[in-house]
Amino acid sequence: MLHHLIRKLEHFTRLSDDDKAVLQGLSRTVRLLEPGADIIREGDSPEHVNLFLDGWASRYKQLEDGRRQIMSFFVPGDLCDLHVFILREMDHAIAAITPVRLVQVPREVLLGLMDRHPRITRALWWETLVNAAIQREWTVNLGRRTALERLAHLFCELFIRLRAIGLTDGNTCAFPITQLELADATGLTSVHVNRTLKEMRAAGLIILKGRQLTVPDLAALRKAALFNPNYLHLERDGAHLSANA
Amino acid sequence: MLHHLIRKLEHFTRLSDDDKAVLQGLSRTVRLLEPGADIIREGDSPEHVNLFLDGWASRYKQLEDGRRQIMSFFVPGDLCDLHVFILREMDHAIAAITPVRLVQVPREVLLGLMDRHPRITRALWWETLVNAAIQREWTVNLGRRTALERLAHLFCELFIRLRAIGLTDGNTCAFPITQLELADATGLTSVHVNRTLKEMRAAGLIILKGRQLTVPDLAALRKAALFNPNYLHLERDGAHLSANA
DNA sequence: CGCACGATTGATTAGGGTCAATAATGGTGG
DNA sequence: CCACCATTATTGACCCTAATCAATCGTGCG
Repeated sequence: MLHHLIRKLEHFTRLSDDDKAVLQGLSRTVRLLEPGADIIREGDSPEHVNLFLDGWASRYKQLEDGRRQIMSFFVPGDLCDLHVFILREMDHAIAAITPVRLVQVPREVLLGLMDRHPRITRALWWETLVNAAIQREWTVNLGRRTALERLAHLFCELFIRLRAIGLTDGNTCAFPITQLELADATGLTSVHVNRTLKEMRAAGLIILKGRQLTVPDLAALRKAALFNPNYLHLERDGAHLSANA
Repeated sequence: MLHHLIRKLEHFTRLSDDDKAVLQGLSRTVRLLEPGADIIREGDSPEHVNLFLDGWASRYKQLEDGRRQIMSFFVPGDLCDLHVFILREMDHAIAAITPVRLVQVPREVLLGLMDRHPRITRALWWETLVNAAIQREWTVNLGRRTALERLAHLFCELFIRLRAIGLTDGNTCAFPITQLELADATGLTSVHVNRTLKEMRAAGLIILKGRQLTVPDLAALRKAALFNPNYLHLERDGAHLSANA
């Protein structure tokens, strides 16, 4: 059930069978959500950590006047912040984009696990640091890249993240994001996203239709995006640390 | 020596005298840096956690073609990510803006401290979560706010962060940031920052000169920025948690 | 005193936004 | 199976915010 998370964590460190069993054991209370449903709302009290098993979701904020910014996308195997339950209330919302299946890991369960399984703990911290790095890269994306570069960068990032958990098929992956959502994630309008996608298709950078993304030439897309994958810290970063607990 | 960090953490939870003494004990190897000096560079191996005692610094990334984005500002009492040393190499750089005094907390020292002092640990996690929230808010800032709103928001955030650690004097605080740096933080050009500052001064929103910022009417500035301070999670959030270890 | 860096201003351009209409798509119920 | 409705995608015309290019002016400081 948790193979996506496990597969992702193994990009950082090797996990023992016991580690994996412990992680599997997390999937007790599975929650199902329909597209568009709020998983958690601004102002809610976070009681547990959400672990996404299936489906896509977005983390977003809405300004008083309606302007909306998507701050991150969740895909299978993703985890919202490790210790959210420390905070009194959510400063943003998370909504399902597709049907979503997730586990709500209670505070005590997570803390207990981190007490007893240092290797998992370290891998989860890696996950947390990578998420922070992704958030920083989005800052760069919004602050210093052009419309085409922003979209290309987002496609690169998501394609590589999905590939890392085995959710790509050759150079194709699911991509259930509307142009309005792309706009809200890249700081553009949906009209301009549409025009930029047209340009990208004409340049042969992407094939995007029917909720599917195909990247005919990843190197070209990376170049167009000024994409440097170092911030994803894949490639078994943990190799420099002891393999023992 | 560490009063800024301690004062900040106390916005989240009450610390015992022992807790404070332990934190004070961190300031062993103090490092001094000149303005403009790199504290850590992209590609470097992070060996410890940096704790800023004095001075301002910026976390930034530079694209191949020279475009630069500042992703965050460090002020006294700030801490770079708790577990950076888990990663193999830095995906960004940190540079001193003013003369900087910082402590490099070695990995073992930090882990040991977290083992033995759960209340401090929880406070440090709060710090980490707040930093993540700030990074997300910057995403919103760059993605969905106008030039004036972005600058106003940045001024609000920094003023409130500084006030939280006692580094404001009435409605005035130090502000050693050049217009070029403001531009790199807000995704604008320095020319446009200059024009926007002029507009803000004319509107009576700020007084900015001689590396000093005065906010004559914080409510007005907040309004102009669409600033909602909830993401800073001040106001003793930890009150809902047990005061015992 | 002069030099560098930062601030300021003007003129012009361009990337992306706004407004508005139309065309596809896809799910639903009869 | 098909008509219908609601999203989502696409396109055109026009506008505006912020970028670019290029001087000039301050000012702290060695």
